Amino acid sequence: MAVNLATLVYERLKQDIFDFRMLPGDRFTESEISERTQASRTPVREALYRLEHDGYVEVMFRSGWRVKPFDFRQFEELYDLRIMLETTAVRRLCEADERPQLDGLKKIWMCPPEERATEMRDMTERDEAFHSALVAAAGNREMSRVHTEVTERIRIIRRLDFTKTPRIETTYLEHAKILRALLQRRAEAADLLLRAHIGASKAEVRKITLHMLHEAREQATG
Amino acid sequence: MAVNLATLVYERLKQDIFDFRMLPGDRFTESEISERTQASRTPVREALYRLEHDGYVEVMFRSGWRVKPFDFRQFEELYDLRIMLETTAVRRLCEADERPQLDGLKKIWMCPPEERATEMRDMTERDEAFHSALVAAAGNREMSRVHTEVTERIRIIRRLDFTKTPRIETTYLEHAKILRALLQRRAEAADLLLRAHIGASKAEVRKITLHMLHEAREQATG
DNA sequence: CCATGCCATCTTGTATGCATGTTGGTGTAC
DNA sequence: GTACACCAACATGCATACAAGATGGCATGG
Repeated sequence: MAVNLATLVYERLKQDIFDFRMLPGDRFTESEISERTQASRTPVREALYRLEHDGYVEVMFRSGWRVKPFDFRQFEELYDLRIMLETTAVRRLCEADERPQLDGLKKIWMCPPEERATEMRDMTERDEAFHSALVAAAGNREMSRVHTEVTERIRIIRRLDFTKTPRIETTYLEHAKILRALLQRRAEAADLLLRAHIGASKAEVRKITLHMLHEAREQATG
Repeated sequence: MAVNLATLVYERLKQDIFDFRMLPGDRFTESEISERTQASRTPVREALYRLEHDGYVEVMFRSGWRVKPFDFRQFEELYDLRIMLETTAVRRLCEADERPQLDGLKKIWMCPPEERATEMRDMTERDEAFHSALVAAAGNREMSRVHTEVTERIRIIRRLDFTKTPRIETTYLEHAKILRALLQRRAEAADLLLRAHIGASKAEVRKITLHMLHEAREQATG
């Protein structure tokens, strides 16, 4: 993408939301953002409209903006959509003739324990990359595009999850299992494993409370 | 949505693209649109950025805009995505306990022949409504949202299809078949019927050539 | 005649001023 | 003390002026 202010502001604000510097429910104005980012209102507005389209913020007519409050039903629906996209991709991969993309995944997820990531930050990134790679390997760019959007939208709540439960070990095991099923073209097994794997994350989301949100804020601002 | 200029311009431009008043590949500038719509560049730009995000137009850095040329591979991928969304919805509907939304569809698509739509314009609308209703009935709003976007994106090419082949009769028959399978909870049958039904449209798209595009332009401008 | 470099013009990107509606606080009537 | 009306401050939506870079035509040199 071209380097323009609007995009920079967009990225920065999105990151602010992900890092809980801007908390769901927080109200703010275009002028505030304009001051913070040292940009005029025009690119700020463009960035905000993009964020609005993505579902992160909403504008209140002549009355300011606010970060969209968490909608737990929506997160459930996003998880369902993700499951649909990824299981479809995996089923297709099991039937595909050539699957060169799987080699890279094998190297990362079926590696000896000493090469594993240990930091939570690396882990979340690698985890997202794994799931994105599955969908991308299926070859439908539109599905990939939607999957990317869904993943981004879910990211904020997954971080609350991962800060609580140490899922590094299990994630490695489950990803390896899924890959094995994939390599052996056991479509039904891969589908079920993936479904269970994502379902576990989905279940975690149900436990997240507003209390955890406040804790996250303390960490971010303190 | 609130009544603001940007949205009006957005809707108008999208309709212009659907009606081939703006043809894929056509180049244009913000000032032109601004003059045509009697709005200033600010709301015009907002509308254009939305259309860009939707995939209808693209901006060339300091060098104007253009309507995105047809990408037939993309249409194929969008059709695949649609098939995935709708078959998933139908399978869920077959397993659902209560399905009150199906009554409305029955009334429209399993009606006596004299109540059928005869105009192509009505037909395309009803057809889209049928497929949207299937997805909506499954209850996942995110899937519905994506499905709506995909349907809109495909609409332009479907119109080229429908102008050529009189599918009114077959559409009624196939929709009725799908509904019957759905009502009798025959998931596998409903899936296959739906897949074949959408697949037929997808196959039509392959036949569309740039020649047909020019014919459509003649009709629109002449 | 052809190639190349320069410049006027045009385009988008950004900043800012104006229009119009919202809001919250204050003063007044009861 | 409470309720209500009014108003100043402030919000977004829109228009417009300015900045910086792309482009196409024309002049010039070969």
